Amino acid sequence: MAEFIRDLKRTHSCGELTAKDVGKEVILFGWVHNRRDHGGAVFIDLRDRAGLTQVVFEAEAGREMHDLAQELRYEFCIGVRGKVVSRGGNVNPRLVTGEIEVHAAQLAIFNRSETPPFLIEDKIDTAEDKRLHYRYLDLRRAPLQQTLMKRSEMNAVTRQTLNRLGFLELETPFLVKYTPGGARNFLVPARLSPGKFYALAESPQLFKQLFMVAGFERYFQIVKCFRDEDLRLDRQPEFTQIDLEMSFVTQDDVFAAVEELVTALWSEVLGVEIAKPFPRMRYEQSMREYGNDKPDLRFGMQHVDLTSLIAEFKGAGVPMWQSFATAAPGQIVKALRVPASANFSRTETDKLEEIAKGMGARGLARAKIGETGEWTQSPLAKSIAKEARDAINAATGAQAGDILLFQFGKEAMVHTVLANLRLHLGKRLGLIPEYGTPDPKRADSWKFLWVVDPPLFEYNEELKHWVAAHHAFTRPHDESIQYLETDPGKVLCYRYDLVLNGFEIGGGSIRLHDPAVQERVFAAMGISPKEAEQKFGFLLQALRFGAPPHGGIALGMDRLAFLLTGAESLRDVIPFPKTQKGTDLMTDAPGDADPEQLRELHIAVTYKPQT
RNA sequence: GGGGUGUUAGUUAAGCUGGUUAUAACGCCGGCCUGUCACGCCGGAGGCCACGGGUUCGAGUCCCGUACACCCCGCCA
Repeated sequence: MAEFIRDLKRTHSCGELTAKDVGKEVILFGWVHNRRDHGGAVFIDLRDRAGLTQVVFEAEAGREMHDLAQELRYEFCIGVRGKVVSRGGNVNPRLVTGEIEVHAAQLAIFNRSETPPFLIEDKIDTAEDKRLHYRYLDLRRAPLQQTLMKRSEMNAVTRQTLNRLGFLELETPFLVKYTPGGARNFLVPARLSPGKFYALAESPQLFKQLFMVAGFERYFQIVKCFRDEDLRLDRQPEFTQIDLEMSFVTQDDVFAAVEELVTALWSEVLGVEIAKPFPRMRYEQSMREYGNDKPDLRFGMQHVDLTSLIAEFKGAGVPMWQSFATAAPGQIVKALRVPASANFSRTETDKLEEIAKGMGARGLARAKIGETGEWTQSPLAKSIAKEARDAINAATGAQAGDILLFQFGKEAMVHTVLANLRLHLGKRLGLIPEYGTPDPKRADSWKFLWVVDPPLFEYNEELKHWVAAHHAFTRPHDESIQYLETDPGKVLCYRYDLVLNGFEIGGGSIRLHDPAVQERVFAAMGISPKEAEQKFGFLLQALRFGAPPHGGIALGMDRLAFLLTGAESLRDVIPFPKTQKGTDLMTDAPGDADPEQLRELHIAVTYKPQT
């Protein structure tokens, strides 16, 4: 008899047979998704990556085959030869292939399966650590398969689009020299240079600039990056970027290229046409109204800055606000208005305070607005001056029944607390979903935004000097350069972040290619020319050999896929992700090193696990 | 480094103020069944209640600690 695979090749997938195929002899390979054994007839849903097809094994089609069919269980890997038959009145409308079924004439069990630890169903109801332990089974689920197939498509569209725009796909090394600053690097011992280490590249940043110096003009790469930092819902220790760099461009040119790419992804993978150009917002406005540089513009509830108002009223009579009677740098007062329609109970407001405290707040002062604008249920009510209260009501637009939430103190803390409270309230009030996009086919479900013109430096309290907010090679605005020596905090630059629905999906800059300005930038950070040479020598040297003006961006491919597919977690768009502690539950990485390996590397482990 | 939530059959969960033999559904095993597609029916097996201490006559339940997973702050910028 003809043997499957050797003689009998697969003719169709399990997702494509319809009424027009009735009468055909077909050969299908796949996994037993479900079985319904009626004694005389065994029904099997056969699954492959394309879908499900019902296969029927009837007693009269052959005793031997029917007996074998009764042995089938979940996840057996099988081959079937049979005839496509119309289901007549028994159509299953929930299956693409529901009009037909395959009446089997020949069955082979390629491999039996142990009872799987969880069922391979679309609906995920298994704890994530168990899914990760048996990731190869989890990846059999249709939603994950579809997500990864979309990701594959995204890769293809990225390559097509960027090729069309004249970008060259060039590779850069993973094993690189450690450069200080930025993310913590993973270290790799260099056996051939005893006692020395490579770093795993946290990004191809320096190398892509060298491609520009070399004259490639337009570079891109879909590339893994490695950062040894703590994980979050949207952060993995190894992740993928669409990295690109362009010569002879302004910021607007970079935006145009990226918008071309992103709209192509949404159009071709999702079938949604996103309007170009994307809106832009200045960094200053983003911080003021949303408390971070990645505002979710799907809903309002902006922060209201009351710092100058409180200073104007000399603290407004409120004891807690006396330190704000005069505006002090780095200290702010802000409010968030919860509309009356939220109908928040006391308990719920208390819960908000707990959330705030969890993020470093000392408390969460609040005020419920009464019919005549008076404040109730508020620790501020007794002491607040009436004029100040009315001014705050006016500034926040507070109406009767609304609740005002106040946060004051260090700017960074106030921003963190209120930015997260705003998102929490947005979800709680149903203005945005917990995750994903309820209506992904609608263009206005997608709020793309460029956040532009941020400061070049930020002041580091610990180091007591200015440090680069992005990296030291970002080009300042020409009109800002005059402040490099006198007021570094005022220097804005050509750095930009692309934000989608509250997630940063990309960031980049126009690079600084003028050695004279570069020197002044280093000086502002207290870095001497000699020191700069030590840290960034090869790049600085390269820039002195006729470097073209250039700039670029890196887009987070995992986050793009995460948002585009509406996944619940970044882990759902990565085939083999790590846990929050950076471990792999399937392979049990990281593991111990063999003493012999360590000897070869001249490494001694001094860590002693606590007992 | 810090805060929060969780951990009970293979899986998902229930188990109240501590009280006899820890429940259910799905899955698993055996039997019956030719039109099911969440197939159905009959029967059965399956548990160190995460781990270690403590309180108590008695702990799945209360307390402390540890581990692991997830979410957040710091970190990543």
